[in-house]
Amino acid sequence: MKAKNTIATRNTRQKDAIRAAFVETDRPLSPEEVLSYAQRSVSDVSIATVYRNLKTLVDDGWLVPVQLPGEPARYELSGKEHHHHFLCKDCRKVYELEGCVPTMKPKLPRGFRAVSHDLLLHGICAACIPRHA
Amino acid sequence: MKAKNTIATRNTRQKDAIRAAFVETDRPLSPEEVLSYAQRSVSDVSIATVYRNLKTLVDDGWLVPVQLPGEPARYELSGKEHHHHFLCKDCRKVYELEGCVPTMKPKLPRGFRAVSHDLLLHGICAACIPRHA
DNA sequence: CTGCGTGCAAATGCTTTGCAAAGAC
DNA sequence: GTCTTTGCAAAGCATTTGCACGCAG
Repeated sequence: MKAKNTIATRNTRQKDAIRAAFVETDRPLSPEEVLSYAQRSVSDVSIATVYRNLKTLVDDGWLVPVQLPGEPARYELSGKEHHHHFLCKDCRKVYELEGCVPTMKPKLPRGFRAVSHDLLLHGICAACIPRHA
Repeated sequence: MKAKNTIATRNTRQKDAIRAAFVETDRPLSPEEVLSYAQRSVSDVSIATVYRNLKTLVDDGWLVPVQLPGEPARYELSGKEHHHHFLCKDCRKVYELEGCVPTMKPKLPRGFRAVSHDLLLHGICAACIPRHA
């Protein structure tokens, strides 16, 4: 129940650094990853502030939470088209994937109604494959 | 590092009740759901025992964890074929789905190697649809 | 009997929150 | 100056673990 931007919102170094993390990285980030990035420019960001800003930015519609099975929540810039994610088993980084051919249709029991779906691919990302050779 | 069943394992009322929950329900269950079921037959099961037995049964290969985005872990009987799950937005129950046509192939970035995938359908289950009419 | 499994309560680990002080405007 | 945002530390929650006792074998 938060109005768009009719209510005063202040710009702080911390909030700027947090937003910058997403703009510069363009990859779903976990709170800890956001903290690391933000601390590069603003050394004294606290994890509590990261969590608070993530929540605020989600409420504002600037971020969307990315929930993955068995993983801490990640967040990504909102407004993107329908897409899914890739989780590297090695470095635990999450990447966005383009395209989703919803041709897979597991049989739904009678009377069930599906509204949406989540797909996650697991594997090794380009950066980690060399380490696996 | 637990051997199959060469090492002594004792049968207790609690463990029996926990195993029964899965056999009788045939649906992925959360620790809390397991506790509720188990307490029907053994009134004094503690949640700690549920967690301990879930871990043991997974180590023994009798259960497999079912991780879903943003949800507490569920567990289901092992040995089933590759399948995916359905989460009811209403009652939060998880159901197993048969069949998976892996025809959906989001574009992988160059150099990425996918090993497996997870698919979750969201919707309303047959039991909850009437309440939505 | 022996010692594994259990209940309880304390300990985690991650996320949220209260409060006084710092900072934006 | 006013009122939001921050940092710190304490509070919450779900899950795990230490310990002494109870029960299976």
